Order: sequence, then C-alpha cells, then structure tokens
Amino acid sequence: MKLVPLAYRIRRLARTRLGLARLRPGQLDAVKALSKGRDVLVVMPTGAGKSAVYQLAGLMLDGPTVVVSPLIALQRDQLEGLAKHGENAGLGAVAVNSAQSRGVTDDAWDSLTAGDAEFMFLAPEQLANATVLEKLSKLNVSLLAVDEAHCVSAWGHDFRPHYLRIGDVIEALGRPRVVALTATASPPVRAEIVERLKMNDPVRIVTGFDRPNLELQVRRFVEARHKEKGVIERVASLAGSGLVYTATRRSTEEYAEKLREAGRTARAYHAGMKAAEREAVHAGFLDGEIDVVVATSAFGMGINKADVRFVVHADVPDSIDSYYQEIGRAGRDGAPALICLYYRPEDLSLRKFFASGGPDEEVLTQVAGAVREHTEATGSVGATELREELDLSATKLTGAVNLLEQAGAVTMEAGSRLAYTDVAVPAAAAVVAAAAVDAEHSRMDRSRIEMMRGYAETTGCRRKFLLGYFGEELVLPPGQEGCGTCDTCRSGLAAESAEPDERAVPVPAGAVRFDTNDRVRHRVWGAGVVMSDEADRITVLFEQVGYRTLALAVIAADAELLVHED
DNA sequence: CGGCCACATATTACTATGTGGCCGGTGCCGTAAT
Repeated sequence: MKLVPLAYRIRRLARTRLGLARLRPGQLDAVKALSKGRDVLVVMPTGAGKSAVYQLAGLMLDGPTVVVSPLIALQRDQLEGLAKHGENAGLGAVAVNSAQSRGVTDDAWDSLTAGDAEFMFLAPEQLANATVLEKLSKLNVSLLAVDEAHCVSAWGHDFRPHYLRIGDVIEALGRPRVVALTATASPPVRAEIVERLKMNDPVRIVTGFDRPNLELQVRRFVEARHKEKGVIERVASLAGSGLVYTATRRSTEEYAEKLREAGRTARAYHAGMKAAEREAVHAGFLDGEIDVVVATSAFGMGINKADVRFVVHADVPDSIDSYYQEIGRAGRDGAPALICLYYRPEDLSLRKFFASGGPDEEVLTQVAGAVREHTEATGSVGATELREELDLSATKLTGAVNLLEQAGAVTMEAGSRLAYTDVAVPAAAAVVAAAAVDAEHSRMDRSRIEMMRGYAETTGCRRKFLLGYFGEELVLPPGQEGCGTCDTCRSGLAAESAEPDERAVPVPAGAVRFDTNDRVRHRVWGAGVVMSDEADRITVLFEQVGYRTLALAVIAADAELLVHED
C-alpha cells in the first residue's frame, strides 16, 4: 500500500467531497487527531468550520457518525448543508426525532444500516431510548460528535438532563472517537465537557476569542423606566439590523411594540410563540424584512446572519458565557458592530432566582426509595420500568438520577439499569447527599452571575475582562494599555483605574504577585485558578465555590490566606 | 429577589399611595384529541 500522508488525504477529502479548497489549521489538526484515534475538543468561533471537522473525520473513519445536536432545527440545517454536496459524495445524512413521521425514521435507520448514510443527527434525549441505543450499538459507530457542546454544562444540570448521560452512551457504544464542538466555552466549561462526556485525554483545539470589531459598552441605570427609555431611543437611532435581548417573554413584546412606534420593523421572539410565528420572525430577520428582533435567550443558536450591526441587552444575562454567545451574533462580516449592555444591579435578582433551582426533594425521595427497594429485591431496575412505576416525566427522572449518581448513591449499570450503591444507606441520606450536589451547582451558577456583575461594573478594559474570563490575555502593541475601543478605554476610565489608587489600602511593595492562570489555594475555598488580575484585586475561579474576587490588600495582610499551588 | 397586578384605602371626584400575592428561561419527547 502506498503511504499517503494523512494531511494530504484529509485535504483531498475536503476538496472532493465538501468542495473546500482550503482548511484552517485548527480544522486540519482536529481531523488528524480524530483519524489517529484521539478524542478532540474544538472551541472555534461560529463560521470557522466546526461542521467540516466532524464531517471529514466521519469520512476518514470506518463506520457511521452520530451527531448529537440540541435543536431539531439545527439538525435540519445540517442535513440540508450535507445534501448540498450530494449523496454521491458519501455524505448521506439522516435524522431521528419526534418531529418526523415513523416512516421517515424507519427509512433513516435502513439507510444507515445499509451504509447509504454516513451521518445520523439526533438530540441527546433520543439516546435514552433503549431501542435507539440498541440499534446504534449494532452499527459500529466510529465517531460521536457533540455539537454545541456547551449545552452539556449549561443545560445538563436541570433543563435537559439527558446531556449529562451522553458519557454513558459513549461507553455503551464501545467508546467510538468523541469530538465535542462549541463556539463558547470558558476553561471550567471545557473541563466540565471533557469530564461529563468521559473524553479520553482529548486534544484541545481552542482558537482565539477576541472580536476586535465589536465595540463594547455598558450603560448603568438606577430607575427601570430610564433604562427602558434609553434602550428604545438608542435602538431607534442605530443603523442596520440588530438584536435586543431581554429577560422575560413579556418584555420582548413590550420593547418590540415601543420600537415599532419608534419607527423600526421590530418583532418579538420567545419560546411561548407558535412555531410558525417563530419561523416567520427568524426568516424575516434573515432576509432583512425585520430589522430588529427583541428576544429572550430562545433566539440564537442557528442564526446565521453576517451583517448584524448591534446587539443590545435590555437585561443582564446569567453569565459571561451566555453574554459572549449572544453578542457573538453581531458583526460576523468583520465590519464594526455595537455591543451595549443596559444594566441595573437589581436585574441580577431574576437571574439569581433562576439559578436557585433546587431539586424537587419529593421526586428525589421517590426515586432514591424506589431504586433502593428494587436493588434489595432484584439487584437493579431499568430506567423505563422506574419511570412507569413512579409516573414521572423522563426529564424529571433523569434529573433526579443525575443528582443521585453524582452523590454516589445510585450507579448506572450496563443497559441503563440503575442500582442503589449501598442498601445499608437509607434513602433519606441519599436525598440529602443529592441535594448537597445540587446546592454546589447553584453556588457555581451564582458565582457566574457575580462575574456578570463584575463585567458590568468594572472600571477596567472590558475586552480584557471578557478575554480573561475565557483564559486569554489581551495582546496589545507595547506601551498600549487596554483595547482602546470599549467604553472604559475611550473615556480614560480604564487607564485611570489601572493606576494604583492612593485612596485605596496600599498593597505592600514586597507582596506576592498573582498572575492570570496561576494555580492557587485559598485557606477556606480550596484550589483555584486566577482568572483576572487588576490593579487592586484578582478574581479566582475556585473548584468548589466558583468565582470569587479578592482584594490584593486583604491577601497581602495575611500571607497564609492565598498561596501559589505547586 | 423585584416587578406587576388587583384591590383596598385615603383623599375628595378623578387620582395617589399602600399591601399582599404571584410570576419569572431555555426544548426535547410522546400521547391524546381532532
């Protein structure tokens, strides 16, 4: 056999099958690593060609590729994208979901089994279906791609708990290669994706987060009505099309109406609207008929419009991760775009309410008790059997099982059978342990909200703050401090606050320095990583308690409080 | 946690302020009723 270099074969496939003349370095590295049998985590901006990574790797590896995708609408887009290249290119793709007829689903399985289709798209919930899993396990799946992989962390804990079960599915399928792809993931989110998907020492390909064409601004308000007025007047005056994000469905409708009165073709968008109406707004925005969409976080994934000129937030989102996702929809054509957050500290309270979540203790008690009884009687219980017995929705049951499993009280065995780890432990103790796991997660969520407060209230360079959150340093020409294009840099506030403030408690000259990405240990909060360092404070992400900001003066006054690790 | 609504009360005829209760985001799935 003639030895053809891997990179050459990949490039040839890209050219002949996908019609891609060139591959970006990250794409090629990812496909190479997958072809050699490695797992890969890809963090790349939208439009950089994440899809091509799993498409090429899927073609390189023998056996079908399963793509886990959060929305059926996204699955359709991907199918259409592949269909463009024609089935003859070996790119046959099918989907399995509840929105299509039984016949279409049967055909999908047939063409996958016959080898006519290489790719199967499905939502994580499908993988909880025993029939689906059984069919897949007979097909020698060679690659499992998790698209929009940040959903594992963002949705897995409560909203869509099946995201936390994908790791078990991967093992049940005999450990195919795994590729996780997302545009936005801070270091802790990356770590969580790798852990939850049980990825095996993955190659991490992370391209830069900086978007220099986005001008970053924050406007702070005391009165709610002043903030609303500010948003309306600003958006009414901006050129081009854009997005306004709000926290509630109701306020999307209110802002949209006021913006229409102010002369814009604005429409609301939220998950409470009828599907046809949502599609109409989406389509109208893409073709330019609608120039402003006022939306909850429902509007976003799969929106591919290059010339979005502004993203205005009328309410603060729940994390910098979400914020970065939402503002990242602006200026994809590379031309300047305006990003402005209209901020009131009180608006954080709604986010705290959503973060407080908390497990349904009654459900936890039911599930823990039932699994324990079954384990005593027969050793284990099937998930479907348990769901019918307790009359719970799949989502509720999975959420409870996830927590009990993380607490070590319940174990998932082969064939998705559940077993109680130690029947000597009463169910009530398992419930307490599971609630503690959930409380830890809520603490992490609240600390992420605090980071959002930090961004809104910082007097330093906002771009530096955002990049620091994603573990990246702002690279500037020598002598230049700050990006120069965010509001604090333009006003001189960032430069001013970078100078030591003589009114502040002085930091002793000989004090230990902490730099971004240093590993540290706090006497009370344990191990962590420094996420950002400013003139008088640092922010640390602690493994147990999440993000905390510490004043340098306080650290300096107590040499044992925070120390370097290693 | 904070905003909004309905309703009550107070002040004085159409409005102003206070109080208690309730609500608030993201999407799969599968099944029942047309």
